[in-house]
Amino acid sequence: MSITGGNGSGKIRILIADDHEMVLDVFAMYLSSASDMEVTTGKTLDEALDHITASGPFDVVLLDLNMPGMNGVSGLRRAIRINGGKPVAIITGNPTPRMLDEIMNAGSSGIVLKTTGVRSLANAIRFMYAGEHYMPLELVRERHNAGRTTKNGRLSDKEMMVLSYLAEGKQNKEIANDLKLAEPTIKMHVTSICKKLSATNRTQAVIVARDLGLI
Amino acid sequence: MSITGGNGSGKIRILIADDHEMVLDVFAMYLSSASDMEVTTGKTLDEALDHITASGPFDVVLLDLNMPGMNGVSGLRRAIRINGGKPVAIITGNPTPRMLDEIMNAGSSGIVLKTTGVRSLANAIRFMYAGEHYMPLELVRERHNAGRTTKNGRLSDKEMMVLSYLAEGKQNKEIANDLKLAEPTIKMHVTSICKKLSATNRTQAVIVARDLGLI
DNA sequence: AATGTTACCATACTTAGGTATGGGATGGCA
DNA sequence: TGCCATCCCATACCTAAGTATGGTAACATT
Repeated sequence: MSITGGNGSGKIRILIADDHEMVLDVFAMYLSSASDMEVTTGKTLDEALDHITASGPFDVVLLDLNMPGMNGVSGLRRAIRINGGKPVAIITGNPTPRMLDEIMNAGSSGIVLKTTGVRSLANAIRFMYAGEHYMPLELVRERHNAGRTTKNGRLSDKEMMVLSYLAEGKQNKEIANDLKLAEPTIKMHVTSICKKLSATNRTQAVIVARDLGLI
Repeated sequence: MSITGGNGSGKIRILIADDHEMVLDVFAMYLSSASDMEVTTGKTLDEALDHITASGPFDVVLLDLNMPGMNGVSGLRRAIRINGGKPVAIITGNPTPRMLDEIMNAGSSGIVLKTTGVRSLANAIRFMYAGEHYMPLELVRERHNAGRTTKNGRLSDKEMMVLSYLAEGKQNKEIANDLKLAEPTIKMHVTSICKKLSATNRTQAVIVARDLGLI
């Protein structure tokens, strides 16, 4: 992708979709005042996709992760497919470590935090427009450390991995398939997770983990 | 409280705290352009409280529900106590029915949704400044239905009861003892709950229920 | 009085979850 | 080098969870 590439008008065409109308208002107000950007907005994934099919791929697409129609990363994949190779990024508040992985693995061009001010947002957009992958520093740092320490010891990488599956209600067999491990191994991890979280079963483990902010 | 009451400058003094800096930017940009408002912002509850103690109660205080330091409504109560009778409201994305009750019972002056545009926000603020309680229509409607309705039917009283036990990670036998019912009956309820919540097992049911705000 | 809904209990069965134990491989570190 | 933690796999066993089916009773609606 060319850094200077663009459309006829010379402006970067940006598409933003979020069900928080307030956030859309930020973009409409701030980014449009940046003379080199032209912003289109939507409130659902379908609205966003309609915009793309109607007027062609945008130079940068920003999608809220929790917006109607997204269904996690599956909506992201749809958008990436439709936007013809141009960057699609996610905008969200507090992504879980696992969501981060999924988002980046799905081929997203980056992640923008709502805890970030609008000023750095414009920079992030230009960065992704140039073909780079953008991720806030605090996420990179947090990503590996995370909370994960409990009074009964800290959770290992694999345990965190398994925990994130538990948090989706997956069963051992599914987890084993996904992680290419044997089911007994998963059971072992689950048992270990429960011990460390002082939970008596997987359901309690998920509850505790959510309350602790581990996931 | 006087409708026209204010401070010396004649402007409505507004304090807004949210860890999403983007949201703060909206206020800073939009509301300050409304000539009768003067906006102060913060990123945590403590910052907000510091502002209040430093410069006295604000005419309207808006607090994000999920911001660091809030701990649900307990942070709200603290703010209300400190702000000396002047209105304190909550700003949030998707509040659960239970949260709504707690918020209003805690003495909040209202709830502002992030799904609302900034324009109606200014009106909401003036409304609360006049001593009224503000709540978006869509919330009032939802509230009466008491959540509990899903696309596959609504949960019965017993099912809600059982669900609340599931949400604590209790097992069928415990629930049966507590509710003085037979274990098979509990199993049946669990199965029914899972169907209505489109979950495949109890753990998923809990997750879905939490996300839907049923518990 | 018939119908529908909800709640309740039971038996039987299959699958999933959790525990206990043991062993092998890796890699960091004292 | 030996020690320790982590990760991985396996077998066996028992309990919990979930499904299927069928039946009784209370109660409100029609």
